[in-house]
Amino acid sequence: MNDILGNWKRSHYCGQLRATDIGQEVCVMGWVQRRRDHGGLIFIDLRDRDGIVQLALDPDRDPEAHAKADRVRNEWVIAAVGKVSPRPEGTVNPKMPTGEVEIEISELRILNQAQNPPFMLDEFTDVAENLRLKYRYLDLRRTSVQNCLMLRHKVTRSARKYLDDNGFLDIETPVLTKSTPEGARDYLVPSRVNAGQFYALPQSPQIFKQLLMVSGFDRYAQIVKCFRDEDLRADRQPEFTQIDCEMSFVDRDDVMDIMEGLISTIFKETIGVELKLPMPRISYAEAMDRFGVDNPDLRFDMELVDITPIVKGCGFKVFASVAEQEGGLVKAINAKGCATFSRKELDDLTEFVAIYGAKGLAWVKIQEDGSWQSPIAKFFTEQELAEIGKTLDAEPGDLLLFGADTATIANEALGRLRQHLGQKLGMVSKDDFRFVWVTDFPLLEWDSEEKRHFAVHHPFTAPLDEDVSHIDTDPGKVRAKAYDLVLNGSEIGGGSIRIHDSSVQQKMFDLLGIGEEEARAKFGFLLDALAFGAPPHGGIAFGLDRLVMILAGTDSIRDVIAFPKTQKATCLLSEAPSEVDEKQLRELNIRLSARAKKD
RNA sequence: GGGGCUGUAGUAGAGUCGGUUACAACGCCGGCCUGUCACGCCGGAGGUCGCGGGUUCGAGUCCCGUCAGCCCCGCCA
Repeated sequence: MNDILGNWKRSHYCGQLRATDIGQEVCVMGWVQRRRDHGGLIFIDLRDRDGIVQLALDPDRDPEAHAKADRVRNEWVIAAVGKVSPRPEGTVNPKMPTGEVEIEISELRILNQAQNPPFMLDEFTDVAENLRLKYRYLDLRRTSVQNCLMLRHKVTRSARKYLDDNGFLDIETPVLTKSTPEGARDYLVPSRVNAGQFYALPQSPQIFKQLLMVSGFDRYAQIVKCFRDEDLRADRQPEFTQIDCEMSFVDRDDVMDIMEGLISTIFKETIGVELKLPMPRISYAEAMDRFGVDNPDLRFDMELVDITPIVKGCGFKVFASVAEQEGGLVKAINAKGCATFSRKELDDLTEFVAIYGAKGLAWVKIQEDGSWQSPIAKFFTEQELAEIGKTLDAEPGDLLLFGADTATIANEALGRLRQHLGQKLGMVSKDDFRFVWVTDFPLLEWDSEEKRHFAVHHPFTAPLDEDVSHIDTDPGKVRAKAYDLVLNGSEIGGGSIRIHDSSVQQKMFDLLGIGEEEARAKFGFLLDALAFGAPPHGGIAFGLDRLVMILAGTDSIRDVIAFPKTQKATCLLSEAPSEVDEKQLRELNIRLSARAKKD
């Protein structure tokens, strides 16, 4: 039988109690973390969200409470009243914040019993993630997991305050909305009232926040769920949260300035880190040139070096032919002090770059006497060797790694290799926060399979003023008023100045191969709105989950989401998704294909 | 759609070259213990070796398939 809570009121959270509370009568409630039975004396570590405090139950003080403590097991829910007391000489536990005190219990109530949990709820056992997710409500009792979600709360609180202080209005946008082409795959919701028609869950509130600017709200911000039906990754969930912002009468620098303020406020208020502003800004072209990727990790150097001009016409066919090819690129990085890498390690690196399409990875070990140990050294003249070495700042003990391919593959392979080596060589610290704005992205990219342009950012992104003139003659060269904020190699936010002229927007749809009729059908309401006096405007959206991941120092987005989904987009706790009743389907006018039924 | 890693008591692991009854730890249950704090000591229970098939005299171990979880490529305006 359980006791009732009765008129007991909690006076303190467990983790609050300190030596300064000694002498107070307190009432605490929580879960039994651990029970230590000494035959006479019983100790209970009581846990709530704030921490752990030790309860001491002496049979001489209250036999009834002691008898109850004898029955208690791990994870039972209890309430206790008693006096905060100093621990006897020599029994203070310096590992616990509450370790100077204990509560001498005078009365104990067992509020609920608990089955033995399927895994230990301490910080010492590494439990398989599928089990943790199935019993997520138990997993979430663990201090380390609770801390992540409390940090997330602090981040959103801090963001809301900053945005409010800076005039942003929090306005909700629809969750049941319209499917739009381009972008990610939509999650669809059937409409019962309109047979055969579907809503889509928003990939982002993009169009609605632009409409709010047309309405004159001037500044909008929302912490909002977004949905994308794409495959999952360590940092990607099908439903995720954005800090979504939009501002009127601004250009790029205005948005970046005020958003740097947001990020630095969050860092200061959540983990006490003071960021240096303004954050560095580099162009997309520079990012690709120096780092091979548009999300460079600036915590270490090892930049990519272009040696295409040097190897043009050299004796090594692989390099020479790429160098002479239109769009070919030969680049290299210098892994300082890595000449000690084994054959196996070099093979692993070769395998690594193959993932990104590289056909091989040439390497050179610089020996102590300055000579080159390399399968390819013999193809180069002394002068070429010297020039390559000088360009790469090669010194004895260094390992030079080369990629030769199309610009896309060479950059990506070496860029990823650079980030891989930075990790492998321990050149990155989780306490080091290096931000960079990447700007001047291309507006469009050419899809050779579908033979049309796609918007690199999204179809509402404005071109750079100075590039507008060649939008018709050379659309691939047009740069966008877009910007990504990159932190430690992770894209944590991105945005742009939008097109606010309906004729420019119409032209953009033309470029994307979206005909006038289709544009009207899909985006007519936006085009109409832009024609009714839309102000210049732009904005940004931050990935809240990714931001919290970095602040928490974790590598999995699931650690910062209370109820995350598995890589197959299922919820092991609720067992969603699941089949539904035939009746529900009938109401929605949906019939399953034979294949879906069989599965 | 593709590549890779993992799967053995409740948990996390060991299990050699294919060979007798699958190990020890933590947890759990019982007993003892009045200053522990991941308490200690004694005893006990607990196994579909993910699942299915194959090779073999014999499979946790080798092979094939499959399922689940994870990491990655594609995908993610």
